[in-house]
Amino acid sequence: MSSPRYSPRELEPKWQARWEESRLYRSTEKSSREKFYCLEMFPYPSGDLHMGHMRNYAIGDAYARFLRMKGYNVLYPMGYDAFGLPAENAAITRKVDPAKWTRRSIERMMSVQRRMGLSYDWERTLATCEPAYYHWNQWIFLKFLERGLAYRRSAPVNWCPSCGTVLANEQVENGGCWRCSSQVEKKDLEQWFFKITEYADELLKDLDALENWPERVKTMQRNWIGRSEGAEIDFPLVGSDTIISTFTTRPDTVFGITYLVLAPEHPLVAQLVSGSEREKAVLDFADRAMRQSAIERTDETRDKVGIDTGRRFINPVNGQQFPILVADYVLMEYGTGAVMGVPAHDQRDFEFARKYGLPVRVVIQDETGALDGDTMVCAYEGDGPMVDSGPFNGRNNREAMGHFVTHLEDNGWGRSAVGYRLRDWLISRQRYWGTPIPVIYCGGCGTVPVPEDQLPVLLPHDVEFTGEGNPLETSPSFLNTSCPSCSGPGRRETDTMDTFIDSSHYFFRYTDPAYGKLPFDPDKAAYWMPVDQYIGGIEHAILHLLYARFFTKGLRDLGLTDVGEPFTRLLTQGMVIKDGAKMSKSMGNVVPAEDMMERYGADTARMFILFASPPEKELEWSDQGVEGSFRFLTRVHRLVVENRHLLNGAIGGQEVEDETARSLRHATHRTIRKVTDDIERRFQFNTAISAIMELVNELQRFLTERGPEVTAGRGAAGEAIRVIVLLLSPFAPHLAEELWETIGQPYSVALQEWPQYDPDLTVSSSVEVVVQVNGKVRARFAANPEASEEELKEAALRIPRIKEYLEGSELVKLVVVPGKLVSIVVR
RNA sequence: GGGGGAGUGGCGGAACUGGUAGACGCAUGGGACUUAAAAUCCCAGACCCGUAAGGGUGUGAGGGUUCGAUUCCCUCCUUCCCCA
Repeated sequence: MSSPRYSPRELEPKWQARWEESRLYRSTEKSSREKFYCLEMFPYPSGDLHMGHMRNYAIGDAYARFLRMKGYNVLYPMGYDAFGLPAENAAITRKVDPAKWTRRSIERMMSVQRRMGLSYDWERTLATCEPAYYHWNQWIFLKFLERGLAYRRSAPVNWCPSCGTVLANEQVENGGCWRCSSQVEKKDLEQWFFKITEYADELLKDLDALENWPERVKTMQRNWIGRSEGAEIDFPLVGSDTIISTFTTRPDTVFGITYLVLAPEHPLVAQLVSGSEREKAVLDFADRAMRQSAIERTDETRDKVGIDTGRRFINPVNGQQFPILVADYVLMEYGTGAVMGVPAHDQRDFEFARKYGLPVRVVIQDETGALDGDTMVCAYEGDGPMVDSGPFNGRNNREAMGHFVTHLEDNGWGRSAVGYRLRDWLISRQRYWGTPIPVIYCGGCGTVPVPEDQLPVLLPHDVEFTGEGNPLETSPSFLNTSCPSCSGPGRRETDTMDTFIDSSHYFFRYTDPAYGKLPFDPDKAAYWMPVDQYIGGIEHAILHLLYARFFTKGLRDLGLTDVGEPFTRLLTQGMVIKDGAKMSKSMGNVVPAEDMMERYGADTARMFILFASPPEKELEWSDQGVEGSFRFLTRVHRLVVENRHLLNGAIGGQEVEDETARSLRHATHRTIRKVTDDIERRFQFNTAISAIMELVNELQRFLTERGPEVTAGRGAAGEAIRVIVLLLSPFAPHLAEELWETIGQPYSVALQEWPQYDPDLTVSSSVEVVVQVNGKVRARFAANPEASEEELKEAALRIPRIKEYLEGSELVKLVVVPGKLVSIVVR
C-alpha cells in the first residue's frame, strides 16, 4: 500500500488558510462555557522572531488549544509592544520614518507567527504605537495626575549618555543601562513620576495571594520593594533650630550613636557649612562624590570617604553631642539621605569610625560580656543584653525594640516608620518614539493638563532625527500651542512616556481593542479579566510584572475594574541555549525560526521545542533533535494514512477482543490520562509528548503483529488512531487537522472534545512486585494489584531465590508496600 | 557579600507522595531490505568483573535519618540567575 508523503510545506499553509477563512479561533463573550484568558507577553517588533519567541508561543498555543478542547471559552490574543528605541535609531542612521519601520517589522513578525499556525484571535490585534492605543496612555496619565499618582519634580536621576535619556531605577542593571549597558550617570532634572510607592504595601501584601506564581519571582519582587520596619529619629543641630531626620531599622542602638552622616546631595549640606572655614572643602568634596556612580559609592569592598562639616548634633536620648559628616557611601535616594552612625554594631559604620577616629560605643553585649569599643576589631551585629542604654540596661535588644520606638514617640524624638527600597517610577523619556506626555506649559497658568477631549496628543511628523537631543524639540508644529486654560501661548511637554507604560495595561485592551470611550470596556474586562495564564520570560520578573500590577491597582481605584491582580497564574519559560550559551546575535549561534519552518514545517519545530525540555527550564537546541521530531511526525502520518480503513468499523468494546487488543486499549486510556494530567496539572509538555510517542510505538507493534488486515481488534486499533490524532492536535495542529480529515472526521479537530479515559481501562490486571533483601532487588513476581499485604508476603517468601537468601539468617524485619514491593531485612 | 535555582548514561531529559534509577528522544554499534546508498524496519546498550547465570558499583563530593534516599537533613564543591 503506497501512501502520500508527509509534506508540511503543502499541508500547513492549506490549513492555515482554512482556519482563517472559517474564523475558527475568534472568541466572543457570548458563551455559556467558562472563560479562560491565556496570554503570552507581547513582543517588541524588531522584525526578527527568535527562538525565545517561538518557545513562548509554542507553549501558549498548545495550552490554548488544549483548553478549547476541554470546553473553555478561550481568549488568546496577540499584539505588539511597538514603541521604543530601535525604531528611532533606524530613523537616525537610515532616515526611515519610525512609524513605517515599525509597521514593516510588525508585518514581518506577524507573517512568521502565522506560519507557526498559532490559534490567536487575530481580530483583536493591537500595536501600542497606534494613536487609538496610546490615546489611553495619555488618558490614564491625566487621571493619575488628578489623583496625585502622577507628579513632576526635580530629582537626581539615572541618565544614559548613549541613549540620551533618563532611566527608571528598575532599568539600571549593575550600574549600566538595561538596553545598551553604558555606564549610567546621575543628573538633576525636572521629571515626571508615577507614585508607585503609594501601592508599595499592597504590591507586597498581595504577592502572598498569588499562589500560582513561581516563588522566585515573588521573592525578587519582595526584595525589590524592600519593606523594612524601624523608626525615624529627629536630631536637633547644636546652635540651630534645624532638625536632621534619619531612618533606621535598629532603633535599639540609638544610645550607641557617635556621629551622623549626610549624603553629598542632602539639601542641608550647603546650609550647615555656609560661611564657615570648611565651606569650600566640604562643597568640593560633595561635588566630587556626586559625580561618581551609585555602584562605586556603595561598593562595600572600597574605602569609604567622608569629611567633617564641623557642626554637631544632640542625640536626644542621652543629650550628648557628636559630629556631623558628609560621606560618599550615603545615597540621597535611600531613606532620608542621612544615616546615624553606630560603629559598635554596624560593620560599615565601624570601618568608617576607625578610619576617622570617631568613638565606638558598645550598647549591646555579646555572650562574653567583654565587648569594649576601644579594643574591638569588628562590629558586633548580633543580639544580647543592652548596656549604657539608660532605662533599657539589662534587657535583650530584640525584646526591647518596640519599647525603644515608644520611648522615642513619648518624648517627641521620633516615630515608628516603615522604609521601602522601592522608589517612585520615573516615566519621562527624552525620546521621540513614545507616547507624548499630555501637558502644556503656560507662562501664566503654569503646568496645564491637556483636556481629555483634545486627546490624543499625536506625534508630529515634522521632526529631525539628528541623534542628539529630543527630536520632538525640533518640531515647531508640536512645540507651539495655546494654553487650554487662558488661550495664551503655550509650549508642549516634549518628554514621552516610558514604554513600560504601554505594556502595563494592554491585557485589558485585548478584551475590546477598538473601544473608543475608555481604555477598555468595563463589562468585557469584567468578563475576561484577570488573565488566567500568563507566559513569558523570567527577565520581566521585576520590571514589567511589577508595573502591570501597579497599573491594575491604579485602574481599579479609578473604578474601571474590580480586578486587583492582573495575572492569576504565571509561567516563566527558560532560555533557549545553543552550544552552552544563550542564543543571541552577539554569540552568533542563532537558529532563525523561519529557516526551521522552511525545512521541517511549523509542527516539527513546535514539537521539538516542547519535547526537548520542560517549559520552565533552559532548552538546549539540537539540530539532530529536530530531525527526530520530524521523523516522529512522519511516522504518525504514515501510520494513520495506511491504516485509515480501520476507522470504518466499530470503535472499542463492540467486538470480541483478545488479550493483545485489550492491552492496546489499556495503553490508549492510560495515555489519555497521562497526557491530560501532564498538560493540565503539571504543565509539562515534554512528558506528555513522550507518552504519545509510547502509544504510537505500541500501536505500531500491534499492527505489525496483526498484518494489514487486522482481523481481531480493529476497534482497539481504530480507537488508538483517533486518540493519537486528538492528543497530538495541541502540539502539531496542522498534521492533526490533516489526519482528522484523513480518517473521515468532520472539520475541525480543534473543535473536538478532548478525549476522556475510561477509568476501568486504566487499571491493569497484573502488577510487577519487587522483592528486596537488605535493600537490594533480588527478585520480581507478577501479582494481582489488589493482593493483600499478607498474600504478597507469602508470595515473596515462596520464591526459591529469596529462600536461599533467608537460609541461615534471621529475618529481622519485613515491609510490604501493596502493589509495589516487599522489603526483607535479614541478619 | 546576601537571596534563589540547578548538578542523573556520550547528549537532551524521565522517575509526580521516600518504594524497580535512566521512560521518551538524540547520537552510537549490530542486523534486515537494496546492485549500492538514502530512507525505513528490527535488535543492543549506565559502568566494572564474568562466556553465561550472576555479582559489585552508580544520580556533583562527604556525612546523617530510614527496611529503603535522585527525592528529606547537615557540610562542602561547581554552575546559572537576581540583588548588592
